[in-house]
Amino acid sequence: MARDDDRQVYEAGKAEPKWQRLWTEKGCFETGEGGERPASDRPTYYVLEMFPYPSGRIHMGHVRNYAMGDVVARAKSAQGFDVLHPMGWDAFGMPAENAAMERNSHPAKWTYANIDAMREQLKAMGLAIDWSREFATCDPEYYAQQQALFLDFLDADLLTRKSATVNWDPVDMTVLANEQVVDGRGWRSNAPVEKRELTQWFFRITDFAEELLEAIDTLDGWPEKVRVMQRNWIGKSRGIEIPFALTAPAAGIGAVDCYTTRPDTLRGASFLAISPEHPLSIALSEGNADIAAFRDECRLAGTSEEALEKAEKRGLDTGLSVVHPVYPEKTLPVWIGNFVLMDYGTGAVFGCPAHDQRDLDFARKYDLPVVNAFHMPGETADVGTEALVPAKTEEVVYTEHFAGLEKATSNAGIDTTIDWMEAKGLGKGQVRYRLRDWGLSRQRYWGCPIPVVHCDACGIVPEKKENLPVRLPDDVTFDRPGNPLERHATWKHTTCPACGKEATRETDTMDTFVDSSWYFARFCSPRAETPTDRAEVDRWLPVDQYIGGIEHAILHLLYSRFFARAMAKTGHLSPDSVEPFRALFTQGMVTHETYSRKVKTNEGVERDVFFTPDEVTRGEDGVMRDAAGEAVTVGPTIKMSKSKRNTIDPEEIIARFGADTARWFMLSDSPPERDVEWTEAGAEGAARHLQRVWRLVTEAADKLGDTRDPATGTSDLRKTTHRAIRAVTDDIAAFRFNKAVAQIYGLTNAVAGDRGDDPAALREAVETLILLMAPMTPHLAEEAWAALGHERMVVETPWPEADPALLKDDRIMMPVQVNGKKRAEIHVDADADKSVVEQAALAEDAIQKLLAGGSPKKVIVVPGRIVNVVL
RNA sequence: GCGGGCGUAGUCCAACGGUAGAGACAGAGGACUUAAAAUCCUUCCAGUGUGGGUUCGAAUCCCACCGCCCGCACCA
Repeated sequence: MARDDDRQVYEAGKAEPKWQRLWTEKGCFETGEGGERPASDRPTYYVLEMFPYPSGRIHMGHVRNYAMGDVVARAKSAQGFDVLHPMGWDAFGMPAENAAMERNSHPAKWTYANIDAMREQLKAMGLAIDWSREFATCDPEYYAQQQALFLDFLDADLLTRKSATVNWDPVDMTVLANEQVVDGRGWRSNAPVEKRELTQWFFRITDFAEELLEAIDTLDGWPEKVRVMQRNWIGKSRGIEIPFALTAPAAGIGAVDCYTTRPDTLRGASFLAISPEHPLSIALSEGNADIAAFRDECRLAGTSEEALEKAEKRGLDTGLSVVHPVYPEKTLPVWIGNFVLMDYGTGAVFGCPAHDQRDLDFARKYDLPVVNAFHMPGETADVGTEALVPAKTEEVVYTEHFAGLEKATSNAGIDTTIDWMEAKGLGKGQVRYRLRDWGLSRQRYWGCPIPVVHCDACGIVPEKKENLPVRLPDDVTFDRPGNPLERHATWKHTTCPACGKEATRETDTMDTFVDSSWYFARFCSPRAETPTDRAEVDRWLPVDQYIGGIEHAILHLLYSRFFARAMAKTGHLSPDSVEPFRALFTQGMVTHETYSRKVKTNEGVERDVFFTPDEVTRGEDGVMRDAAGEAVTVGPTIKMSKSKRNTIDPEEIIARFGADTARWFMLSDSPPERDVEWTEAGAEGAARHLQRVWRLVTEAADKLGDTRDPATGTSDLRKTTHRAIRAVTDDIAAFRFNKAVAQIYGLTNAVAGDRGDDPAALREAVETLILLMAPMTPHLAEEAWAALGHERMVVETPWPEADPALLKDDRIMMPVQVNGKKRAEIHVDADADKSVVEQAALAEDAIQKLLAGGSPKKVIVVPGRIVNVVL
């Protein structure tokens, strides 16, 4: 039997490619740049999602991230902004080299193939992206400009070369990042990692520590969480450096400098602890087998978090002693402590057991004195097994008027002591930061070559700008570990840009974080012959809305903030753009249930075998089973990951339901900053809603015919429509996409329930519904818009405006409470006087009964909200 | 240890200090159907982690505790 409702099924598979093609043909999302198209006089809006690493396929996290950015881009565009919404590829990095090794191929080949595949996947999402600005950071055109920036930074003293300790993998013959060292071994080679001193390039980010810290206060469009993380990372501390003179110089060292933030506890100092890597420890170990052995032990101990947690606080008495700077009659023993870090402070601390738990544990263990520096007011008890560590804002009584102190907060005590000690020449007040300079040298091939030359005669010589880019050679092999640039037959042999003699190129490449520290600026003029075009960056930057994962809360964002400052210093950016991201939104992860079963291996060890969502089905009894019918355990809902096999492939979802469904579901229910759980039922529900909207539209289109009369009157449907406009507009602006979605459901229900007696109002409602949905489900919106008889596309249609007159009611219901409990309802004019409302409330039977003839103590009328009668 | 966040129907989530319910998922019943799917209609379900406090009124503000998540951390 032929079905007559065939047209009521919305076929995303047909509609989506069609509209994507039409958008592209019309260049709907291309943003004018300089000469290509005249810059519009509309206000600009730059929305950017963190660009992806081209791993090969997009994942659901990308879908969520880019769906959010697309909602913002499309809504802002409809609201009259000239929107810049670009996309590119963070394309350098190790996975490409690993893939090249595995396949005996070339990183570029793998990377560009991945980019092609992922571009198609992103295009299938129907994103409003200006693809004409696309670039990959591995494009020579991009890294040439990055090299130019490097040279300008070098010239402006924003870079330095110094020796640093790095993790060295002796098998892969490369430097490893801390994250790549697992339990002291290289994550790939599994070889024990060595510490090596290498001369490396550093960005002088620490010169900006104070500025980067202070400016955090201005980032009011950022999540508080990220601001706190950045503050902590910079880690400003104020303290004092105090030299402790050795009673007898040893190994040519006369004093040990200690840095402390708590000089007010100096009276309680009872020992000095120095790092095993401290110069004094090293010097002493030369002639002392015990010390040498202790140092070796410390070096071998794990540095993982877990190892540190469990590691015992151990020490070794050097036999040396120092003079207490404030009480010269006292001497303190010098210990080597395994808990003292060489790379924080001076690598030496004084131990104050009375007011530091770790020091107390150490003192008890090695039977060192415990001397109090202060006690709580009214108490004099000595410290037992717990150190006395009050909040710095609490008042304490300092012992023996140390530094002239008596009763003061520790904060005040610290200030006073620093001044007092400085005046006496006992130490020097200091501000320190935890932030370290950013080492950017990587002994890798697939990165941006550092454009300098090593010349025997001239030293380090920057490459000339006209010789840029220093290109990566194509003819490299990955059949051996190590850096192919190092062993390439000819690449590194060049001539000195200064003297013209034979010289060698730097074979290190840049950290990939460099690539992502300025790409947002490059998008403003991606083909410029200089890193930026000042007119363009001044027009677009700072980025109005940046969206990405919380995992980049520290490094990427901090580096970008540094880069913007460095680029401003070198004239590539306006000083007004030193904060590159006006607003930041960090979206939550996409999670899914896990499915597993315990399996015994041949060795008899139990381990979990995981199943993908495709491999399991829920039986009628509610039990999950694999293809063979065996039950599997439904595990916790966690971030989608390959190892737990709980991933859903966006491409399959788009093929099955369409991109709009995937987008809609991603934006529904969960607030965008929280994790969202992908469920089959949820996806089906989203698809059902889109079908319902399509059905309503096609039904309405029949009913409405060619009506073009503007809607008039104040019917409930019109009020619902205009309230939805207000709410959705506000919710999108505030990143409450889940609420915007809920509002749209409400409007949909209103349209579905309408009897159609006012065709103009119904048309207004349906058209509004489509326009409000358009940022989230753009294809369905276009298809529906066309079905309603429009010739202009939705992307060319302005955002609907709410009529203020329809946002308020004439008569409203107000609940009446008695002592905070609801007892009655009254209906009054919306603008009724308080006294009128009060009269009406008190006149209610239920209220009269409770009053029982008496009069209320108080009547509180909150206009438009509630009446509370207090008895 | 320090810091940040979150606890509301079976689930995901709403609720300027003002009637705990906008919305979705799931469930139940019904209509349509030979039946099912789809669709439509109706409907059940919590007093807001716990204990105090402030207030006319607290999910919301304050304090303490419990639980979960995240970040940093031998940081001197």
